[in-house]
Amino acid sequence: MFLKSLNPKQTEAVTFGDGPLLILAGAGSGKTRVLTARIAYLVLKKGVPPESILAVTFTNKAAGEMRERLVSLIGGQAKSLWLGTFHSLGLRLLRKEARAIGRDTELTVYNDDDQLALIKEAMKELSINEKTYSPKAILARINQAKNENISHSEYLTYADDFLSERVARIYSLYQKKMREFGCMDFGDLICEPISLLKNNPGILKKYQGHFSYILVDEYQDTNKAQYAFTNLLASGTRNLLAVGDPDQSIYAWRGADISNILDFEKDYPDAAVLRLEQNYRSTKNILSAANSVIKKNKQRLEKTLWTENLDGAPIIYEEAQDEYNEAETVIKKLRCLIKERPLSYKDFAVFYRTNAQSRVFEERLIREGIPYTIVGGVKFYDRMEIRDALAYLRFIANPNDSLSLKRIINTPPRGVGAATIEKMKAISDQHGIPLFEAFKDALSRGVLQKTKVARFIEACEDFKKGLGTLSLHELALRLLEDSGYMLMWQEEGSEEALERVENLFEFTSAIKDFEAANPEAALSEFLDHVALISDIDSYEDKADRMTLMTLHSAKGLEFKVVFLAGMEEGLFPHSRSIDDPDGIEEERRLCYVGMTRAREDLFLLSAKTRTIYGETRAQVRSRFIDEISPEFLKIIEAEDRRIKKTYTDEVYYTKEDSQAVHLEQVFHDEPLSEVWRIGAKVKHPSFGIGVIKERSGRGEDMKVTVSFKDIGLKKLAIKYAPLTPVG
DNA sequence: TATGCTCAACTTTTT
DNA sequence: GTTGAGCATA
Repeated sequence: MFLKSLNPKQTEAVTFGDGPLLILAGAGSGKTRVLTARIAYLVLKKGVPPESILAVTFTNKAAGEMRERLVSLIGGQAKSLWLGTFHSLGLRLLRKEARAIGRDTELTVYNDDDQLALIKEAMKELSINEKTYSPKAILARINQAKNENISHSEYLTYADDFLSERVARIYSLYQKKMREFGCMDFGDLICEPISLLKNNPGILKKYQGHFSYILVDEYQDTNKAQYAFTNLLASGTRNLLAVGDPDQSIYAWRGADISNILDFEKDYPDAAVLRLEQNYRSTKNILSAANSVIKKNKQRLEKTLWTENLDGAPIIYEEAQDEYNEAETVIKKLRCLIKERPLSYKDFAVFYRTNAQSRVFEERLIREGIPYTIVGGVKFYDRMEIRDALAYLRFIANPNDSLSLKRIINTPPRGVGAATIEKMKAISDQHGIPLFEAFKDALSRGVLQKTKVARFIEACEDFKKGLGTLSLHELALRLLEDSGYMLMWQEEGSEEALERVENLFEFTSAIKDFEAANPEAALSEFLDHVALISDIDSYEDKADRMTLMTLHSAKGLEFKVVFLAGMEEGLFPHSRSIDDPDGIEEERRLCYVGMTRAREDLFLLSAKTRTIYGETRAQVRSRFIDEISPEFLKIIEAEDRRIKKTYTDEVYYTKEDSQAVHLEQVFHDEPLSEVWRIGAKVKHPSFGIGVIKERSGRGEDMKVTVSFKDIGLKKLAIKYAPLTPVG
């Protein structure tokens, strides 16, 4: 069953016996299928209990998909696999063993914003000027250290210059605070389990014996700490399976160490190495073009991907006048292709190097009424109101989390300014008690005459008691209402504030969804979930929408038609890597990743001029364009386009093209005001068909009041509401 | 202490 | 072209 339809190499990988195994799996070679089948094979054929298999994926989404596929292969026992990202598995281990090492199980995961806030606090206490040392740079140093599993005390011993010494001191204080607050950052989720295992031989032995098979996906993107974590656990049975592709290593900037995969045979001299080189995804043209680019890299393991797929259409590079023109070109191509072939919106994706590039695309897609989703960018959970709401919940879940308390104590205003907070912090430091204890203490002693704060603290205590009885979303809603937080925005009444209120309701319904999926979950589990999910994790490919995302997010995905936008020197390759040969090689791998996502058609686009923070600059096309072997590439220069533009039903590609596409009607842009005019018929997936009655705002901010048949009047933002024009 | 305004820095990519 | 931090003012 699961061995069927595997090629000989894949079968070899799946049925491999014991011992270390490295699988070098090229793009589209079916490595996820192999991993899944391998786990099913171990459970069904080898009788390995699922709970003693540890499988690490790169994203939670990948883990979820793998688990889903495994449920269909091995049934409900798939639920007891240890399957997840390094971070989620680290957290699981910590929660399980926290008591054993005398740490609270009440722990909160901090993201980089929280980290930054804490670093600023630490710097203030150490009287280190934020102007001379940028907190962001310090944060980067600390994260870098954690990527290499270097503790704050080790950092201090290595510190041999002024800056490093400063960093070491901040790092120490930062770590001390994290511990006090019962908080962990992403790095800690790897480093803390490592030190837990190292300092507790009993626990280490238990887990080494427990995990009889360890599988790590995307091994090329693991960092030194993750490597240490993996090796620590694998050193018992040595049944370590690492799957990866050095050509797809794109996270060096995050501490990923390509030598982890390149040196695998050195670490495990008896390791077997298998290569999966048959690609099942892309056309010959796409694959050859991608190969011709990646060949330019000096540091790589030689590997040749091949395919039995058809030649397909040539790759098309087209130069646009500017970024608006670039977006329009994408839309025109999409319209043409959808007309000519059985494709729908979800078959299309636009990839770009930087999130900022998404704005222009979004604007044009809204105008054209093309449904789309953007992965990443301005994140829901990064909005101020959501972060505030989360701080409220975090404080209830973990009263030691003084950073969250600090965030909410005076939001809405309760008469507690910076001065009062400083006073309370002094008390908490002096007595070694959490910030909120200091508040309670001061209130009871009558030192602090703030009735609003007193009421707030009392209410929090009540809510804490209500934890077990109320459902999570009810708790959240009541917390936000009773604290006055919701009211604060409602009273402000501006359009922006009302949008925040909407978001808060959306937040509570997100909690409701989470509860429906995890009926037994506690508040802390919801908070973990929020902290660990990434943008790509929440990406749903079921809706028929075009996808926009960064090249980094695109890893592991595939689309029939791919557009790579912004193929320009300084943008891609990015100016920050352009002077560094290693940096260029990583950009080139990123280009390779992007190209190999495409199954049937690949379009590369650049703009002659582009406006980057207000400044319009002339752009030069990316070196990667010129690295593609010309026989696979068709170039359309900007001038050609302008000439063609006068003949509106001209055949767009030259005659010898197998997939000549007609471009009738595609050059006339329907202005936004025409599409969303008053009286226009529109469709909404849940409200149905309606007619636009009123309109306000312009461009992105346009809002329309639509009269729906059954529901009545609804005011909707064009930017957010999934409205499509009808007729 | 609260609020509103100005100006700067920002943009690489994310678990 | 945006967003938040910091400053000035009431």
